[in-house]
Amino acid sequence: MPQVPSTRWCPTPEQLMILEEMYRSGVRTPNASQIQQITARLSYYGRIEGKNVFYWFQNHKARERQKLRRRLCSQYQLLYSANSLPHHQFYCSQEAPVFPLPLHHATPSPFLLQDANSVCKMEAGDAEEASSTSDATLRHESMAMVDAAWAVPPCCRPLRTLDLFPTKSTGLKDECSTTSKSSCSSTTN
Amino acid sequence: MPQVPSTRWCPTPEQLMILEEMYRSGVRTPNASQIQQITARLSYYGRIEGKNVFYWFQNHKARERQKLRRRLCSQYQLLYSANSLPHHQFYCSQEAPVFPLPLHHATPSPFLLQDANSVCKMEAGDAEEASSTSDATLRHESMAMVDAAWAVPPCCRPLRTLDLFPTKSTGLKDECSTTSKSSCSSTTN
DNA sequence: GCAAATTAATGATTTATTCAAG
DNA sequence: CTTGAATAAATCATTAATTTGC
Repeated sequence: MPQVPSTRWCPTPEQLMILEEMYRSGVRTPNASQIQQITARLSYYGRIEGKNVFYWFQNHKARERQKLRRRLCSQYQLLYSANSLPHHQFYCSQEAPVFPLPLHHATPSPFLLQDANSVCKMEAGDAEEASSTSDATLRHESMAMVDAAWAVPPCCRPLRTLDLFPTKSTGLKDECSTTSKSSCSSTTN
Repeated sequence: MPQVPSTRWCPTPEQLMILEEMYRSGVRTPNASQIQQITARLSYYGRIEGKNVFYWFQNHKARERQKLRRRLCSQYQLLYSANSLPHHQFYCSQEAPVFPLPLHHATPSPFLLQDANSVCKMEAGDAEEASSTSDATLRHESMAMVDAAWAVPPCCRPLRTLDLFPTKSTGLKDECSTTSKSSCSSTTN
């Protein structure tokens, strides 16, 4: 009957359980080898691919954050409607921001770590998102998995570095008043 | 000297030229096989990997759009400051939107198309972003390249479907008033 | 009880934003 | 300052829950 076996991955209860357990124990953005492992382990309980694991963590993280935001938002709204304070400040354009942190991308990227040093900052604890702010040192641990997939036979010539070209269309750089970013003033009320 | 041969890709002039030419002739989000081809071709002029091509198109597309937006934005601002009309409408929270179109993701995803039908909608013309709105039919042409990279030996057992678990923490569904999306009301002025 | 219709949940893609190398 | 690289946010689309009329 299932001639169309569904276009998308349907996690089994065990898979879900394990994933959630991992999330609870701190896994957020597993790198390639971690994903490989997880996938291997989960594949015992049903068909699954690395991308499913990757997407699951992405989505789960995002949606947990979203829940938090919503909660905060409603809290703030209550609070401010009670106090009748001007609540223009903490923008709730969609929801409230969960962590006003610098937001360094300190977690290993979702990509393939070919032969890096593999810092392996998994199982770093159970802290929620707003925990780090420190160790912005160990970055770069990862190379895009695009690598693996896009890899092309190295028929690469010795880097000719030819004559110069107008390779950069430096015609129109800044349109508005390019101070830093977001030049178009928005909060004008 | 170059013991650290630079952590990131440095496009040679020829590579850039070719990429820009491709962009001009309509390529926006090449799929895996296209990227493979492009990479192969460009690798003649220097070391390059698929992910570089992938990222280049992503960034170039985004930044062209950004330029456009900025241009529009400043235009509007001039226009409206001249007319002194209330310009709350066309939100310029960051910049101005370039195309208020339905924005279906009608382009092939950046991922690996393993053995799909390969519609190959490259070289679709020279239209800028705002061209489609139609052919929302040919989707799904692509499978995440994550696939290729994350692939794990299929040791997958026959889907046991075990006993039941509380796999879903259905404790808190809606936080605010979940009408559809974006529950936290924002435009309250 | 059961399927069609509706809604909610969530897997998969695309776009926006951010970081930092050069 | 430009731009390659990476991540987060927004969005799309499909599956599962749920409701509703019979």
